[in-house]
Amino acid sequence: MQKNGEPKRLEDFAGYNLRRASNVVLSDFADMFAGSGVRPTSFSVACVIDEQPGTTSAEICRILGLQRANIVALLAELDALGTIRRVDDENDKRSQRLYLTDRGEVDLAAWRAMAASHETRALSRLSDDEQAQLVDMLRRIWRDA
Amino acid sequence: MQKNGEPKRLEDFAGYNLRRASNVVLSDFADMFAGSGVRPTSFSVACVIDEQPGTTSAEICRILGLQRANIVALLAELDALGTIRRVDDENDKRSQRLYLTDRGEVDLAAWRAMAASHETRALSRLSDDEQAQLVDMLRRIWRDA
DNA sequence: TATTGTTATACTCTATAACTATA
DNA sequence: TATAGTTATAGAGTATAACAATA
Repeated sequence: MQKNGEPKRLEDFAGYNLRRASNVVLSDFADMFAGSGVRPTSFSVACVIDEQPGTTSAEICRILGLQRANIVALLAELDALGTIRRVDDENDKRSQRLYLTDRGEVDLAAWRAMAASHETRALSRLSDDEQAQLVDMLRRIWRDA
Repeated sequence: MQKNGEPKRLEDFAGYNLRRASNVVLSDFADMFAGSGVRPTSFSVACVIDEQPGTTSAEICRILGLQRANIVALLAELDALGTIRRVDDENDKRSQRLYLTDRGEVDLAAWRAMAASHETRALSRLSDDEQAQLVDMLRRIWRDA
């Protein structure tokens, strides 16, 4: 534990532990999804399209904190997997409305199950209550940061 | 909150929130240390050398989870900043013992204060108790993962 | 002027392979 | 054989600048 007045040790810095935990969990995600062509961020993008059918890439970027330039490859990957389809917007010809395909809905359900299994493994040292507390605290850190 | 039996929403995944929180905190660290030539990982390396004077680069890699190849540039940077010095090991001519210079001790004290200030800002939405809980949970996630 | 989707590009972080000197 | 330090290299993730089409 950290004592008053003393300089903080490295292992007591939240940022250090955040980075190491994030790297471990990302690595476990990569193991679980190896060979599937799905990355953490493309999984996130598919989730947003599922939760907000007809959304646009610009809107997804705002929700997920991505740069518009970086979502292009992610959408191309999901497109190549047959997960999503793009429909030109009639009212705003700059935009494409994004939807899951029938196959995409099946795939995403499987991916969600894989992600849930991965999290069970990665967070096995935390109780359910602790996991909920953790998510709540992390959310407060990055939201409106 | 997550209800039983329902598929988890993206925002309820710990991994997603971990990654976003880590990115926000890393970004705030980068802002705080902009122009200093200090990166999160080189700060970590300097901390380990301070806490374990005479340690080697291989040992630091084991402690911090770095690849041996990746610490070379970090040590070169700390060397160029005048923060550390390397002493050839008499008993094992493969190894270099690492120490902070006098200037390095002064610099690191300042960096620790900057990092503490950065964390206060990044974690301002969490109470002191919550911050301690967060660090404890993150540590359990990445240790022995 | 501002926004959408896009290309090109660059920088950081992390990973692997291979080399040498030494143990 | 194994380890320490190192080089080269490659892959992700993320960032900025700029463009054409459209609003």
